[in-house]
Amino acid sequence: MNRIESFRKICKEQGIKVTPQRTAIFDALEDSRDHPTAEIIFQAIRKRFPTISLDTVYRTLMTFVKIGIAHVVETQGNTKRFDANMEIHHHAHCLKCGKILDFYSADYDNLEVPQEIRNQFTVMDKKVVIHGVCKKCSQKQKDL
Amino acid sequence: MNRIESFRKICKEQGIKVTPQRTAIFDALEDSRDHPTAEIIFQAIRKRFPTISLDTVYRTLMTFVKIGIAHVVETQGNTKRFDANMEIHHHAHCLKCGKILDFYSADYDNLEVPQEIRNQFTVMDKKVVIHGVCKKCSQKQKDL
DNA sequence: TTCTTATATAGGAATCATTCTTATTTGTCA
DNA sequence: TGACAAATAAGAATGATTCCTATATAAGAA
Repeated sequence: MNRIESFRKICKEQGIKVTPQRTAIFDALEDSRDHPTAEIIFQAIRKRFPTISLDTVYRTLMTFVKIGIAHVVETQGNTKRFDANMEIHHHAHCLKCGKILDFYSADYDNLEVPQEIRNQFTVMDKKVVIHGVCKKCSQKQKDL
Repeated sequence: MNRIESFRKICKEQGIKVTPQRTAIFDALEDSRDHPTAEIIFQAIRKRFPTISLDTVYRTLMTFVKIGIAHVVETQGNTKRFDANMEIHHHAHCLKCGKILDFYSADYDNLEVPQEIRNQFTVMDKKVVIHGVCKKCSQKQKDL
């Protein structure tokens, strides 16, 4: 079963319609592994769907989050970024350029959630975020 | 040395002026342990500074981040939230109401950053984020 | 296949968060 | 106390996101 077929299947299961726009947005999101904004997805899709609206892109991405095939990435910024990587993974953020790197770590995956939190929260997800400055950006700083 | 005195000291060290607005914003941020937005700080301060502008609050909070006495909290939302808790700590987020709970864990603090990341990033900070639904919100859901 | 209807979309307006511009004010230091 | 760089207020501008509404369409029924 290929990507599009499995997308159709999920939509059916979740009771939402399989529209060409949704299919294109899903496809664009899966293609980009760099946590794109709605605007970036919008621009990418516009080539094939000249009349698509930015609102549709936002609405659709949020629908994907709701049905569990995408995540909103946590950031310090004021622009939502989306992630189609649904495997358990962690993030390293560059504080200068905003690049977000996915990485995997069994140690991090296996962390116990403290009892104190389990008492107060129904835990859905747990993730380590590392902040720093990427190589490219520290190089730039040196060049000044 | 009390809170205000130590604030004056930090400002002097960092070469920024000690203004009544900055002092009030610092004070309001320290008082609120619930990761307030600029708007919330603005409203809190307005009572005593009727002419303060929202821009000043934003600018000042970002200045505090720059000089290392506040953090911008990572969220999925599109509103910046600020944190005056500079101790190493971790966050649990309620996905329904947006509440953010600070918690402490030596195990989490001591996590090793994978070599793969250390090769590519100058690591500044590392934090565990837990997503879930808080007690109050799961109770609400049951009540429906 | 065609019809029906609930759902989804486009387009533009509206809203919310944040930043910029500029004239004025004010800490700070000589 | 005066000078000046830095900071502030006010409102305009920008950017991101959501809302409104008329139209279009996917999907199940006939």
